[in-house]
Amino acid sequence: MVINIPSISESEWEVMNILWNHSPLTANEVIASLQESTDWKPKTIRTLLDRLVYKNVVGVNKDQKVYTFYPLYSQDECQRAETESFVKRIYGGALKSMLVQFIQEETLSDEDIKELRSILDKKPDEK
Amino acid sequence: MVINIPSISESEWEVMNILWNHSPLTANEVIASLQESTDWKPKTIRTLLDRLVYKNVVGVNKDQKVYTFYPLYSQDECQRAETESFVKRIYGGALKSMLVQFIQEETLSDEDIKELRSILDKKPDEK
DNA sequence: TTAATAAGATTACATTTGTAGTCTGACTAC
DNA sequence: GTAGTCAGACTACAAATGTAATCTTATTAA
Repeated sequence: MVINIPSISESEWEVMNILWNHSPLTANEVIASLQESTDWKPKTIRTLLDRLVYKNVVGVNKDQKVYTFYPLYSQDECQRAETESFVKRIYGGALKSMLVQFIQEETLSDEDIKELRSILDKKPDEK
Repeated sequence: MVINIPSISESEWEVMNILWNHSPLTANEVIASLQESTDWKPKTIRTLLDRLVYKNVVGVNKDQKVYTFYPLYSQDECQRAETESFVKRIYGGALKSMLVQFIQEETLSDEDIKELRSILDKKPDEK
């Protein structure tokens, strides 16, 4: 079954990344964490959190006085969903085109390449 | 130098894909082409075209009575730019994570894998 | 006990995007 | 020459997003 994950905006992804890294967290913890990488005001981050809750992408623990927040989907799920729609839009669905383009870039270290090759080598027999 | 390409929205990408496929095209040609894959009204498509022109992503030929439109950036440039920001947001910049995740998917054929491997094999020496 | 504080709830407002519709002026078929 | 048509210009309007500020209420420090 294909889960339908609500759409997560660019800024909201930053918040999700924090929560996937560690959760549950209070709003203040999320704010503290994001203040290292962004210059968003606390209220802004709080709004993003609230919207994620409203969208049912993040859950809230209201047991304690100060709420804590946690993701309702795994990072992996969300990455896959997002990447699928991305690849469709940008590469006409041809995942391979994208891989080819990016393997040819400078971005990968020799280590990375070694690892990728070993993954590829294992691949065809798995069917 | 890193070119800064204006941001292209999801619907606008559909239009760009048409123009990269073949250009220059009149608005009506773009409309005809998109009407096969979408159910957008002609005026909607025209608006998208106009916005792309406004954003300086598409150029216009006003020599003839009926304008023709053409991309101002190559598909490759745009794909790279978009993918870079995408990978940063979704995979924290770790292109490799994404590659690993998708190489492990079912989505690739044996042929694809063979091709990817041959690209990887050529890679490390190029430095 | 009273005033400051802090968390959560509510409200705000501009920009971008999706999705068109109306207005205008030139050309075209009678 | 007059009415319809069509391209382009301009206008519209709701939802999503970015980016917060204000209001309310409970707790805390003096």
